[in-house]
Amino acid sequence: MPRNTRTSSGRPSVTLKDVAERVGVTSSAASMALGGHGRISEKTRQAIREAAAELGYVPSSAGRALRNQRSGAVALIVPDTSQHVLGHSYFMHVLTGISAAANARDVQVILSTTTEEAGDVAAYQRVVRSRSADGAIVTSAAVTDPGLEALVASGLPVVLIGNFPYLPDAVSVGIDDVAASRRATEHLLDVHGRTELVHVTGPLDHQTGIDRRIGFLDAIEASGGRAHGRLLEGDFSEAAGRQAVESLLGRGTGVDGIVFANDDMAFGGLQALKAAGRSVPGDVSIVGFDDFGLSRVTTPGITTMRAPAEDMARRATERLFRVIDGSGGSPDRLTLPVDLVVRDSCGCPAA
Amino acid sequence: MPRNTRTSSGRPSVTLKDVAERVGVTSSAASMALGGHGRISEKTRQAIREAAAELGYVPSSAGRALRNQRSGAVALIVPDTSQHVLGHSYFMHVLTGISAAANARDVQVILSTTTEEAGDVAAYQRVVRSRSADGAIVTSAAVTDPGLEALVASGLPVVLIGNFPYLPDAVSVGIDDVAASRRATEHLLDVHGRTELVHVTGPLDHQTGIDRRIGFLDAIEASGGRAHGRLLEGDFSEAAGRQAVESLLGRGTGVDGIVFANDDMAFGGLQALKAAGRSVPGDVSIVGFDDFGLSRVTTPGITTMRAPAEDMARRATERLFRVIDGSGGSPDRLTLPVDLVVRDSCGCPAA
DNA sequence: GTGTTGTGCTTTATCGATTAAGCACGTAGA
DNA sequence: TCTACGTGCTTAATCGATAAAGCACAACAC
Repeated sequence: MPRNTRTSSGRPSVTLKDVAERVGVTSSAASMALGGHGRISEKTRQAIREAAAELGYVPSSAGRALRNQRSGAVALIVPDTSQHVLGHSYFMHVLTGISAAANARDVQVILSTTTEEAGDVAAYQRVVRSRSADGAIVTSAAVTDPGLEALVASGLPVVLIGNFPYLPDAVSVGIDDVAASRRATEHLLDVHGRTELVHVTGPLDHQTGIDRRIGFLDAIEASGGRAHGRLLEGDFSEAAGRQAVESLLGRGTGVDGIVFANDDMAFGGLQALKAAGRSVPGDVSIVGFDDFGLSRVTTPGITTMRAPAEDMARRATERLFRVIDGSGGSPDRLTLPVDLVVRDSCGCPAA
Repeated sequence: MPRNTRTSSGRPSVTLKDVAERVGVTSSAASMALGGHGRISEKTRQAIREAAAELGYVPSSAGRALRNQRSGAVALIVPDTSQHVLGHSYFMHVLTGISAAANARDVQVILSTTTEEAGDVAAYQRVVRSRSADGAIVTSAAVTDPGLEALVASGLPVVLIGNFPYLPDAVSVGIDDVAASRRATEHLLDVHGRTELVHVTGPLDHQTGIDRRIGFLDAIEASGGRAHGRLLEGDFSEAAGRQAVESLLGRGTGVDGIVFANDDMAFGGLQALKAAGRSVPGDVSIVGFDDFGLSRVTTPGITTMRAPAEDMARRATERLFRVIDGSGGSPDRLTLPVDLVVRDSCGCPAA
């Protein structure tokens, strides 16, 4: 009868000692047998393996973490600001990617949302100092986030999703927002002959907001005066897209193309345009950015740039493992390609 | 100079011993001071608190978990079947709710997706036996899932989201799918006078699929022969909704109302109806179920029953804490109200 | 027959936090 | 003056897994 220890909730729990006692050896022998280290006879090794299987032994994560000084977990840190809440479908893609990579290595995924109540810096630091994760993936952080720099400086292995030019030493995975945004804009210019363009930006304290704005302006400039571009500041929210369009229509100025910095705003804008009786893409061509799900299901479907969120997350996680293992060698910055997904909102014939 | 230990990745780590040495006491005294237990003079207690703050001490989760026999984490277990993948927006709502409740108690959230490779039962058991979580939330499990029963029987505190009549002893949080589905059906019958109805079911190995089907049939029966109902089996996927409608139109039978068991299928069906030139809601009224985001953004908007996923998850987590703490008292089954969200697809005038 | 090498385990120490038990030293009561 | 008790810490043990070091015993060489 193995001496089962019990947890606080009264649950019996099989430890290595139970396995060892059943075979008649010490827990050290059992550890070596299961781990494949040390000198254990094949016969004993076999017996221990069988006993472990019979008892359903799984190593205690706490015991192992304490001894090995690594937890076998990675954290996804989500700064829960008003703009980027966990509830966005973007995070599902990210989580799917992280889970896939983590499962392949039998690593746990910890979801760490930073609450507003506790200070930002403290929130990051808790994960670091409690050593509950061996590394962290951070996404959608503001460029002004002070906690992020501290996190990277803390020495905890961190991989960022997105672009962080202010943190040149950080390992990151992202896309070329400037080029992608430029391409979206050029689609309206070159394919559809639109010339009176407006860009509704993202929040300009986020690098994606900054870069997509630059890409838009680059395209306008490259047109050599053929096209005109104006800017309206948004914040990635559907409401911001709607308001931007409403203010635009209110002014009565001529607009034949709108480049939204993301799909949520594009959808908001689309609703406002329809409400005002403007035809999309008849009167106005619009493009969005992200393709996290929304742009496919609207009417008309929104032409957009597909940001490969799941793939970014998967690769970020794989890189994180390499950083944790100390087997670097890969470049600090990985940029994934972005595809133009043509739908109806730009004026292209339905696929 | 505190003797900082180092983790495997070379990161300095502040332990209780470092705090204690700075003050000139043992780590036991420091533990008692910070924990408020034992007999420590107010002066020493103050000094220890200051030292801890200065050094940025945060308890090692592994050390604490090992000693206390509880990890300070809860797991969300997601059976990653072909039908319910992590990528669905439903999980964002669930994660948001769990995070909110867990953050309020300073508890970590572990995301545990069961990979297909490892056996189902083993996947559940890993979380249980490694004791990496003090409890688990399980959602969208099939009624036939053998691992679920084993999980509940294992003694690990578990709260289920959804209905599980086969597990009467399990603590669960859910909605009344039968009543809600009946109400959705009756909306088409009573408000819009539809009489030739079809129900596209969910997967019938999931209780939601079973119950929503029953609710539909109840409504038909209660109509006293005034309405006729037919069934088509689906699987909650957009493609299933499309196929169901296509087969329906192919047969050429008269249909003036379709009750889809969820919004994804409703959207698929909506596309098929539009492609066939049928007007929604002119020719056919449709209703969906869930309101996780999709039904709001389609054209027309899909009238649906709002399943309060985030609230369910939050309450499930709070109940899980009570189960973990052993402070029961609440009923084993919590049923939350479901609201009818009227949009355009049923024929109601636009809000 | 004595030293050498190898095998197969056990003993012991460690990771960090926590708590029961123990031990000085002081104060108060008889 | 001697005992009783309270205060404020320290010592030691524990949680579970792991690995270095140690210790019998066997097989082999010279």
